[in-house]
Amino acid sequence: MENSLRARTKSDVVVEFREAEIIDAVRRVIARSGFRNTSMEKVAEEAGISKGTLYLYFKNKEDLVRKATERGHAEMARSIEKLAQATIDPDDAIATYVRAMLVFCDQNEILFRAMDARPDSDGEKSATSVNRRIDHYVTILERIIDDRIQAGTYRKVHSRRVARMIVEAVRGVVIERLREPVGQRGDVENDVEMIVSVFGRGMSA
Amino acid sequence: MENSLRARTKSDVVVEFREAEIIDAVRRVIARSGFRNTSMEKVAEEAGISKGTLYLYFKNKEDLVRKATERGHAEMARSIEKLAQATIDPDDAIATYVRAMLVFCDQNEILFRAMDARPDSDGEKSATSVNRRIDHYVTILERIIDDRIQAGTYRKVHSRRVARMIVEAVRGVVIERLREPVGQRGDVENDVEMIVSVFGRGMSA
Amino acid sequence: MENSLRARTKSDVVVEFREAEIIDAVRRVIARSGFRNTSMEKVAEEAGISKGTLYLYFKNKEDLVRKATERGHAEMARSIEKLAQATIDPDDAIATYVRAMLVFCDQNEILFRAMDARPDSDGEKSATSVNRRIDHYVTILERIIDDRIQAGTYRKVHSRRVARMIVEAVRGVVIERLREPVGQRGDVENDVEMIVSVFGRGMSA
Amino acid sequence: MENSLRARTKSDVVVEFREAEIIDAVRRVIARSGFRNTSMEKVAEEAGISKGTLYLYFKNKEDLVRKATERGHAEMARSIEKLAQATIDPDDAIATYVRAMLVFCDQNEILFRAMDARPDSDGEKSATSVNRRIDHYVTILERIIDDRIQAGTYRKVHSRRVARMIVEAVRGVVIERLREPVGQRGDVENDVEMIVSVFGRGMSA
DNA sequence: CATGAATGAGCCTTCATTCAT
DNA sequence: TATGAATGAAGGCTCATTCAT
Repeated sequence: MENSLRARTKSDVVVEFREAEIIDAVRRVIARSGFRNTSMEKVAEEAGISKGTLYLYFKNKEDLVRKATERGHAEMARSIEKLAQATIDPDDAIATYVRAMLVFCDQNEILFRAMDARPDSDGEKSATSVNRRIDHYVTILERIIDDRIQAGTYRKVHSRRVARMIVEAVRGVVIERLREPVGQRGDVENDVEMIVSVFGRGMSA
Repeated sequence: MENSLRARTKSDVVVEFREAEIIDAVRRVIARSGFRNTSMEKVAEEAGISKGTLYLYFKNKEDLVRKATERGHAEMARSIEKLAQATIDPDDAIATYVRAMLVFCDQNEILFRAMDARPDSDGEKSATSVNRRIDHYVTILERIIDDRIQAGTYRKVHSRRVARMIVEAVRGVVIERLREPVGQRGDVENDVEMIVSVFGRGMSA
Repeated sequence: MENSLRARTKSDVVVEFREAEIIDAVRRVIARSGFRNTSMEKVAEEAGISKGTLYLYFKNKEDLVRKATERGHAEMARSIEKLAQATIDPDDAIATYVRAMLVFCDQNEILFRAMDARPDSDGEKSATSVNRRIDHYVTILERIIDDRIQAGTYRKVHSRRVARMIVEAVRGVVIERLREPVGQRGDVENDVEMIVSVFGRGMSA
Repeated sequence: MENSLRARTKSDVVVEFREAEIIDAVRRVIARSGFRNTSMEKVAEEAGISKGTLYLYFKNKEDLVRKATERGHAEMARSIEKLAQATIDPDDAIATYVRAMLVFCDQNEILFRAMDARPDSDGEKSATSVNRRIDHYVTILERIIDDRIQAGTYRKVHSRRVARMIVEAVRGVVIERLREPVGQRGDVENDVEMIVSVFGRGMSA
């Protein structure tokens, strides 16, 4: 029984490792070629395995791409949450989130590019999954803003919209940063300070 | 000669008309189905012509899609410029642009959706074309901001980044607006006021 | 309008011709290689067209194969019916059908082989379509036998089973005939006479 | 040496046992899903072993399927031969064979279905193997008929063809029987009697 | 002996593009 | 100019087969 348990665990580890390897490959391919030009062939080549093997770990292409982007968002969420929990001062709440997003994108340029590409909405389905994730950050910020409004720190603004504005503004700053050579990007902290100060003053009572 | 000239001219008109018709069709298809599911077949059907005819007016699919989105941006630019030129007061410059963008997107939902869908960058090429257009607005806003900084109205901020933030923030607001039923979207002016006031205060000296 | 009608008709003729060409090709491939080894590639090659063209005339492989076998049975049915209607004497009814089947198979060896190959029943579905067709002949013979029983010419036998036996016996004779070199097959009429006499005596009152 | 011999023998038994297990599994899968949907995966699962193990006992899929159907025929042959040897009266020879075939198919519905499906002749090879087996029964019946013709019991008929007709007729009756619910199939003996009487009278001098 | 992960050839299908009419 | 039938490259997916463990 212990044997069986250990075997199971070992197998699980291998499976997880393979999945992670493949997902990393997908991200690189998407970041390099875009969704449209991401073929199973390319992914297999990038992962250093054969096409058929992909289907041992993922049901089909949709499944693979969805899991890759979802895992990307999950990683970002975890990273952000981790940073955010270290902060208690509500005055720094927004700064914390902005900083977390910025740092994460800075350090995961490939991942950001992969997530920023829209999975070519076939009408709705796949796009929804990505949007739902982004909405998550919007909602978190929305709540923070609401709190500050009730606390009297912020004036009465349409919190949902401002929250969305912040997320998109951060996205915009990331785009600008990624265009600059790494050496000239300047300290992340400067951009954090700028975003926070603009929105902070913008909403202050 | 005059004859030939007139014929030429007439022919040109017809060509432009056909191109415009096709481009409209492309936009509708993209807005409805996303880039991935936009086939030449669908476009031809939507335009009420045959597949082969598309190739008389556009070199290939990439050319067609690129021109469709570029023309979209051109239209937006023209529309915005038109609105912007009516304004002289520098205090209202940003408000004018924000309002123009918002109004335009509100009234051209299909075009916005088509332009917002990312053309599945095949690495870099096509995406660049879209980004270059967006950059145009960023640059305009950047100059306005620079002017106000020099005028002492705004404090010293990284004008390029804030300009980008504004553009992306507007995009965010449009996304939120388009999610709401048309009747409940609220007056555009409210959103304009909100965006302008947030960024205005945010940058005020 | 006449024009449009004529154009339509002409196009229809072309389409029908192409479909028939392709269906002939499918039959040859099935007869030669069996269902399992009948690929769209082989069919296209046999028909002298490209793979993609097949999909202009048939929805997919299943559609193509189904129509090919169904049309085969329809042809056989038409041919048999034609021969059968020329006969009025009820004493010759069975002989007529047997002769018709035998002659048809003799002259359409490829079609017979194609139809005799079993469509790789995916459990039930596709096989049903073929079996239903064969059942048709069984049912016709069943009625003839019932008539003769009531007329007192035949003794009381399980008409359905005997009808099935006759159809399968004919199939058996066809198989034997097709194994012999064409020159040595002997006159069809001899085989007809033999089958009819065996079953005629076998059922006689 | 004795040791080696004993080991060898024991090993042989195991091998045969495994082969039989696998062949049984193949039959069940074929009967359930048809040839087309019979994959090595399914067979392995049905046999409760791994895919790779199949290749320890059979060279490849073709070999496996061929042996499975051949063994099916061998079983039927053995069963028939057993019944036939109990009969001495030449008048009952045909009845004995017909009864044996019918009883065997009745009791081995799965096997019959597996054998009746055509193994998708890849040109000729595999089909031949099946046909050769069926030919065996035809040949036996052919000899019986020849004997009876020489004995003056039967009139002069084309013995080969009639033998084939009988085999196929039996097949037809089996098909009809298998379509009926088990409870309503009627006694096998009735069908035996019917077939024998039809062909007996049909060939009587 | 047994396993099952890995492979890759081969299949079906789609779709941008061409060209004869 | 306009058409749409034809093409064929390319993509997603399956499955018989192999091989390291």
